[in-house]
Amino acid sequence: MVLGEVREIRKGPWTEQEDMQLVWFVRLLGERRWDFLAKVSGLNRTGKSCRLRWVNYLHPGLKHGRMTPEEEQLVLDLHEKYGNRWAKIASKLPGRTDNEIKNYWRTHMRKKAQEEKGSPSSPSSSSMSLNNEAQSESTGLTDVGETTNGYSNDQLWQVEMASKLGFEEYNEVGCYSNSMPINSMPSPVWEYNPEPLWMMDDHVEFKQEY
DNA sequence: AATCAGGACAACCGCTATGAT
DNA sequence: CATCATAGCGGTTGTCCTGAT
Repeated sequence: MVLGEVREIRKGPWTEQEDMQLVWFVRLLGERRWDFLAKVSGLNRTGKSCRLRWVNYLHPGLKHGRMTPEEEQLVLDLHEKYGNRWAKIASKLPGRTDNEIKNYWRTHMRKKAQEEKGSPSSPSSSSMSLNNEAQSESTGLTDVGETTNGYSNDQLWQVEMASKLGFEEYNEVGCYSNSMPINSMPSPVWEYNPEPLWMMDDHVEFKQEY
């Protein structure tokens, strides 16, 4: 990257290459200072975009694929309890993101609304008005903890990601081993920092702001 | 086989909360 | 205490995929 070069911020879908870069740099720098990470990684993305990609797609331990009936029920129950506080709801569903739940709810409720069209319409200014769809009295929130069925997709995905990213290992708690093929990485950061970057912590700062 | 509609998902935008200086 | 930067959240939009016609 040439200093002074105008870098236009990329938007839209992420490429595999970008994903690999992002995952690697998040492992190095941690899940914070996204603007900084976006800069040093060489990704022409905003920090915000990087964070979103990580949180919603690349984060280890995320489940991918359809929700299980248990999860669906839990979302209904939790929405009744918390309303549109998707982050709160997501915190009760390990491996699911607020975005995912939000999307699910949206389509789910739209379908419900269509099915029940004709019933007295409630105020439509907010999706909260759809609350009356979830008429189930609190069914006793089961502690999802580790629901064990239906995760094979996720595991497959994790293996796929690990192989995509060139990691040799992917352990059960979602930690990649430090075997990223860094020589293949296009980012300039490698030239700057021959030191083991994964040792860096909050209080360690890059001096190389470019 | 072509097309259309709806569903599912990914990503962006704007706003707010929080922490650092 | 005020200001600024960053992170996080919720709403919305865009795109791709799949099943129905």
